[in-house]
Amino acid sequence: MAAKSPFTLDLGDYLPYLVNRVGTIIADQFGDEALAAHGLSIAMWRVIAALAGSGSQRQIDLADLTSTDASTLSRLVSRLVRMGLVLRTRSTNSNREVTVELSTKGTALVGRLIPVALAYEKAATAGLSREETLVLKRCLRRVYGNMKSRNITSTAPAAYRTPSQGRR
Amino acid sequence: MAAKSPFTLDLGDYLPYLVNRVGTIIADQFGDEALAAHGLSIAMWRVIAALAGSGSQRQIDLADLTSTDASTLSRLVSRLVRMGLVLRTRSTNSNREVTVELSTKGTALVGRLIPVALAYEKAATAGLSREETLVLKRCLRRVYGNMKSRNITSTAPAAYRTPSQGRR
DNA sequence: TCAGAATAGTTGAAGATGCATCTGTTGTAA
DNA sequence: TTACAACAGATGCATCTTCAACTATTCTGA
Repeated sequence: MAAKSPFTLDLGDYLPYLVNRVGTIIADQFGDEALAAHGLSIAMWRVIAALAGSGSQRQIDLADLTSTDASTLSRLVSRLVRMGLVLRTRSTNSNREVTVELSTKGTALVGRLIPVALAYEKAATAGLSREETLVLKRCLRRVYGNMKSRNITSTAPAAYRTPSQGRR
Repeated sequence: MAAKSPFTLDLGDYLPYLVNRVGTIIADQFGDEALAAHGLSIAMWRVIAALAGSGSQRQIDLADLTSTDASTLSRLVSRLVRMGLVLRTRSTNSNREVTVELSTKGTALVGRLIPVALAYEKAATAGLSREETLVLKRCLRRVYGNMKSRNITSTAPAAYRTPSQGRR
C-alpha cells in the first residue's frame, strides 16, 4: 500500500470529505423525495424533528440541536409558526426566552414523516452489519464530542474530558 | 433498553442527524480557524482540495466531487480564478467543456493547508482505535454508495445492484 | 441596589446558494 | 447531412444564510 504523505490528500480516505458528501446526498434525497411534497425544507425538517425527538426547546437550544445559526433559526421558527406547525410562546421562567413546541398539526406531520426518515436511514445503512452500524454511530458521536470539546477548551479555561469519554 | 418505535425519533441514534452535526462542526472550525486567514471559504477549500486530491477536472466532475451545485461551482471557480488559485481553460477534446486546474500559487496554498486539514482529521478521530476509524470510513463510503445507487435506479430503468455491492 | 456584563432573540444588509433558463457544443439516428 | 436530444457551462432571480448591530431581559458582584 502507498505511504501516506502529509502533503497529499486522498479524498476517499479523508473523514470531513466522506462526512460532507454523505450528509449532502441523504439530505438532498430526503428533501426532494419526502419533504418537498409537504412544503418543508431540510432546515425546517431538522427543527420539527428535533422538537419531536427532544420536546419543547428554547430557540437557542434548538439552534444548537439543529446546527443552525440562531438568526436563521429565528426566521425558520417564524415560518413554521405561520405554517401552523409549531407554537412560539414566551418562556414561563424567563421573559427573554421563548419556548418552541410542536402544534397538534406539527405533531401529526412529523409523526407521518418519522417512519419515512427511518426508512431512509435503513436504506442508507443497507449492507452494514448491526455491529458496523453501531460502531459507525458511536464513532460519529465521539467525533462530535471531540470537536465540541476542542471548541470549549479554547473558550473555557481547562474543561478537559478524559480520553475515554462517552457521551452516549 | 427501550424498544425502538417507528413513531419516535432518537436524534442521538439517527444517522442523518449524527452526520450533519459532525459535518457542520468540523467545517465551521476548520473554516474559522484555518481557512479564513487565507480568504477561503469551506466551499472554496473543497474545490482546491478536490483538485489536489484528484487532479484537473471538468467543472461538472468537480461539482459532483465537492457536492456542490454546478451553477454555484461555476461562480466559485470564477472567484478562484480571480484569486489566482486555479486556471480555467477550454478542454482540449471538447469545446463545451472546461478544465479546472490548480495554479502554482494554488498548489502552494493547498500544500500548506493539507497538513492542517489532516491535523483536524486527527483531532476529530482522537480516541478512536485504528480499527474503529477504518470501520467508520468504510461505512461512510458504503452509505454514500447506497444512496448514490438508490438515486441511479430511480433515474435509469432497472440498473439494480446486488445487495452485497461494494463500491470500495 | 445598581452598574455593567452576559444572554436570548430579532432584524438589516450583504453575500451565497439553488432553480430555471439560456447559449453553445456534442452525440445520435433517421 | 440534418434534425433533435443530451450535455457543459453561465447567468438572472428568488430565496436562504450569515454577520453585525440592536432591543430587552437576566445575572453578577461590588
